[in-house]
Amino acid sequence: MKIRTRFAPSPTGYLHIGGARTALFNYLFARHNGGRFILRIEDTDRERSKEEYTEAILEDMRWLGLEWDEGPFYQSHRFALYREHAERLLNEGHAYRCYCTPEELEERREEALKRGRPPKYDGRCRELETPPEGRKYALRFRVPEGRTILNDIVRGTIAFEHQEIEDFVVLRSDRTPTYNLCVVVDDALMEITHIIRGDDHINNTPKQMLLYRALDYPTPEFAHLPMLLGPDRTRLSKRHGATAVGAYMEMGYLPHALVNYLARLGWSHGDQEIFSREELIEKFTLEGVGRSPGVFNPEKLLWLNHHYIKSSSPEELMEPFLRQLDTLGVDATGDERLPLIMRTLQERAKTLKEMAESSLFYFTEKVEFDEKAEKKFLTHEKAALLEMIRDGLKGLEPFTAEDVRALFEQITEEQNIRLKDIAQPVRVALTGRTVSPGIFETIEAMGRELAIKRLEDAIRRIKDRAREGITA
RNA sequence: GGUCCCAUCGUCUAGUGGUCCAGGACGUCGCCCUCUCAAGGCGAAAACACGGGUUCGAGUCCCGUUGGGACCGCCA
Repeated sequence: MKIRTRFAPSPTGYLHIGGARTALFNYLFARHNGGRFILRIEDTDRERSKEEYTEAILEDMRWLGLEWDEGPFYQSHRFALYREHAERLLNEGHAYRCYCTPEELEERREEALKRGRPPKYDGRCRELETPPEGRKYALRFRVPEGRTILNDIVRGTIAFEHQEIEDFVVLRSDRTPTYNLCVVVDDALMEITHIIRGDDHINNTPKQMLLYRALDYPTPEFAHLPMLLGPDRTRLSKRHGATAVGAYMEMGYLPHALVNYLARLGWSHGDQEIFSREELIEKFTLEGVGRSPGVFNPEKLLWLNHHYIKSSSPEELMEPFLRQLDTLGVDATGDERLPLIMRTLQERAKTLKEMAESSLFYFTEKVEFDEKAEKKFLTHEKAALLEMIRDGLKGLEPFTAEDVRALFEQITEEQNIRLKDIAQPVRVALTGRTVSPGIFETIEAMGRELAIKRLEDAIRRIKDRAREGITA
């Protein structure tokens, strides 16, 4: 049988890290087995569902490269289907009409909680002989006696006593279906073979299994993934900081870094840390999924991001890098120096945002001098050295980092000075700061024209200051 | 409170009864390299929650304790 998995987010918020991991595991499992990955939007909560969230979720899925084979299907378009199934349950005796109002139920629930009793529906409408006139009713599933055994692929065997399960609502009094019904009907009709989801759904599973049975559909396999936790070991949520996938895109993360990180959170393949997409597909199995919840660790994600930035080609990073520059107000499109510039920054930037920020000196008209740096390194006695470099660069041909190095070495030798005596002043002259990529590669990437202009500017500043010093 | 789940370094994890005085990775610290910052190299500190069993032998199996988490809706 062909394997079919699905990811079924509800559009009541943006795609978050936990959801993305669930989607990824479904995707990988389907791809690994040559199956199909289906996307379904669970938007039956009309109050909270928003179209903008749906759009954002789809965009984030695409960004992560989690291509789905079918869908997106929208539950809000399938209400008739769910009602039909609810009717069937009613007609076949698996469901009954419940005339209790939400207010009454809420009251009883609070009462039960206050007394320390389980806040379970008491089943009072189960065998109603004389239903009240003119009152709205909901449809509740009649949970039979016995127990349900779940053979979870990652958890193993879990038994649920039916006594613990209340007669849950399948169709609300406004005729809208509830989650448990929708999920089962859709998963059954879409012929989902493996339900891979967060283990916050474990307690729903027996209800759903009961529904499959009552509806006479084959029960799929279940695999419940351990939760993702925040640093305080509670379920990962917004209050733990950035958890939306889109936020990571904006912060300059590479989609594959996130994919690689998420894959290793709750799944492992021996000691391997770095996986290409192809490797993930090839190696992913549910047997490799762990059982214990995992703490989301931004530091390790950052490391992976850095790893992929370092090992990518400038061409691969070009588009997202330009986007980051754009948000900083720089349009560098078409700048031929870009590949060289990027190469100087790749091993120094953990995110593309950081990379864009530290690349600004390449693109601005004038350098912004760090006051301390200028005072310390652009001193009067360095002016002559800067002039030598400037002159040397003028005729340097070809103009590669290696040629620049040769020029510097020649000068340090002639002047009997160390490289550091000249590299720092030049660095400050060119970038305004004491920290930058290697000075030779920086000069090459910057280009002859800009480099010379900046050296001259620095020399002028030194001389201007000296003159002021004399007159003052 | 009830039900269910989980338990190896700070974090992610390897480990499927002996090869584990527990391995890798992130992070941390130290050293080296060095034109700054990185990167890189080398090294260090750092864990089997506890208690009982089972077994010749337990991180690995069983039970309990403790601790953590999730769920208990006419939300999904």
